[in-house]
Amino acid sequence: MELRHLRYFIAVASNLSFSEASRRLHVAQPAISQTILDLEDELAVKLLSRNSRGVELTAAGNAFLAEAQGVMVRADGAKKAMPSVSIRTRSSTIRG
Amino acid sequence: MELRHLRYFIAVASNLSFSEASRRLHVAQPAISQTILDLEDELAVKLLSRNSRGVELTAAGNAFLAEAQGVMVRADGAKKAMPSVSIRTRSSTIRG
DNA sequence: AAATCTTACGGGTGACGTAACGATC
DNA sequence: GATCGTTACGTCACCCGTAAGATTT
Repeated sequence: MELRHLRYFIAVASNLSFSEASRRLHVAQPAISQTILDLEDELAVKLLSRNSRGVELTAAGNAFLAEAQGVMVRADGAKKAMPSVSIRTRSSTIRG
Repeated sequence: MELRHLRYFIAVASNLSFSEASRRLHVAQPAISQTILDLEDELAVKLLSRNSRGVELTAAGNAFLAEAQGVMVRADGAKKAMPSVSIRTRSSTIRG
């Protein structure tokens, strides 16, 4: 499991749609689909139920979504915690 | 940034040694080294100072270690939170 | 010379995009 | 027929291992 799996899953789960997630992530649908399948395979749990009317979260999927979001928040926090390169101007400090 | 980067960094930081991390992870040293360099590059921060007498954590590296460990704990928690295949016996439920 | 990290390089796996398929409306 | 997800497949990137280099003790 890598953060990529969580990113893709969160995008799909948040939009309840593979195609919408594909657009948001700028990644082709089959890649998203495959990644989610791989994730479900690794966890040995069905996270989504693919109905005719789009996608629904299973109970496990709902639980995992919360967990995954927690992981991503912390991962983002880890990056943010790093002192990025500071560009000092005459009057201010711009972080970038 | 992927969990792989954090796993490798944590291993190096915990042992203050690339070679020891290599042994623990069963991954060749150059792969570890490259991954850490990539991570430092992405974060735009030096995490380790490679001295003659092994490796030391920079201030940023020390901070990032704590953050990275937090991420890994949550990532593990996410997996653990999933109902793995349950084997029901007469008196108990064994998760495997 | 031994130990350690980095740089160089080649190969195999896998992540991705395109295309084709199946299903539902 | 349009939309959505999956399967099939070829390609390119990248992760890793081996080898060589640089530095320190």
